[in-house]
Amino acid sequence: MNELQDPTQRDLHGSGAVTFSMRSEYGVRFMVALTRMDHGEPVSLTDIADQEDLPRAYLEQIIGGLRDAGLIDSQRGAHGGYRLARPANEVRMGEVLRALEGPIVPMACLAAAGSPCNRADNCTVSQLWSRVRDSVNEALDSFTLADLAKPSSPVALSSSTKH
Amino acid sequence: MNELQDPTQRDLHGSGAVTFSMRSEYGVRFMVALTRMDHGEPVSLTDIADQEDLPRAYLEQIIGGLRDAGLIDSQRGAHGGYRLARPANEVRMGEVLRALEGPIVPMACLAAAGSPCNRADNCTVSQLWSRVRDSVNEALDSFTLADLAKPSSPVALSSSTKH
DNA sequence: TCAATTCCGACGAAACGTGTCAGAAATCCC
DNA sequence: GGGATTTCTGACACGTTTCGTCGGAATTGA
Repeated sequence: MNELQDPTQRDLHGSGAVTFSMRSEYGVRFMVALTRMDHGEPVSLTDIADQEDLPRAYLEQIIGGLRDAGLIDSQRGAHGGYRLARPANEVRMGEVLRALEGPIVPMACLAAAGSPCNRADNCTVSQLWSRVRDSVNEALDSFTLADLAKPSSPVALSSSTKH
Repeated sequence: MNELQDPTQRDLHGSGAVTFSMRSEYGVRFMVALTRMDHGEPVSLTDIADQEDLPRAYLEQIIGGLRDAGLIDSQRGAHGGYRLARPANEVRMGEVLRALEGPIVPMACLAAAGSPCNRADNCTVSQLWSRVRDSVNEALDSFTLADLAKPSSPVALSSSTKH
């Protein structure tokens, strides 16, 4: 229903790396939609799922991470729903993505805090992965939620001095 | 044999995103090892796999992409093996990774050349993904193969003027 | 001719991503 | 209190991808 798979696009061996999952896509769109729809009362998940055309039950599951990270507040019961826990311009997208996906780390090698690889001696390669990791995190943190919630203006970043 | 899985490390929901696969890890280590071992005659896959302790048959399969991309030359038959097709300091790691993984794209949204999303209208979110994509590619291209093949020096980058 | 080596396709097992579902718990309103 | 609404939680199912093995064909040097 959704996978066109253009035959001219050679399917090398899977094609597509360093990807965020649908989880991230949905989670980010949830946050943006919530920012736009938040006007005091909590916004229900159904409203957001309808608005953004997202699978509601799946979204429900994804949102847990955002709540646990303290990015959104929830209220149960009738007329319940979600609210941003902080103003949108104080929420860096890096926080959102890390809440959704866990630590952003391009190679298992870097996951264990203490020891990089077991081949620590001359593993110059880990320099490459850590540079990538830092770049991704910087890129994510250069956006705030407010930046993405603005209707359409080309690329007005808010408060990043660099880059 | 390799997954310790420290129980204190809460397994949020899979933990680890934006990751390169083993394919990349192995492929990069192959290239680095080849750079170090290349002294005129072709180096056999078995030698490299032994040296780097990589699964040989799997590596064989991975290398196809590197050959097709013109990064390495191969010679079949007895005393055959692989050689770098170009000097190591002229090979950007971005080329290597793209040869291994296909285009580096953080979200399916950006994969199709023409249309970004089907929700093209107000999809401000795609700005985020494309910034990340550019950052990753820049980070990868800021290293050459020669940088990684040097024994150990901290972080001496060669020919990147920026950053 | 024989041994070494790359090349290629098929196969299998395990992990992961993407959802669905049912039901429990909380909250509001009458 | 009772019923409607909504979040919360865990289990499950299904397809795809990753990781790797295997066997054999093609190529080359001695």
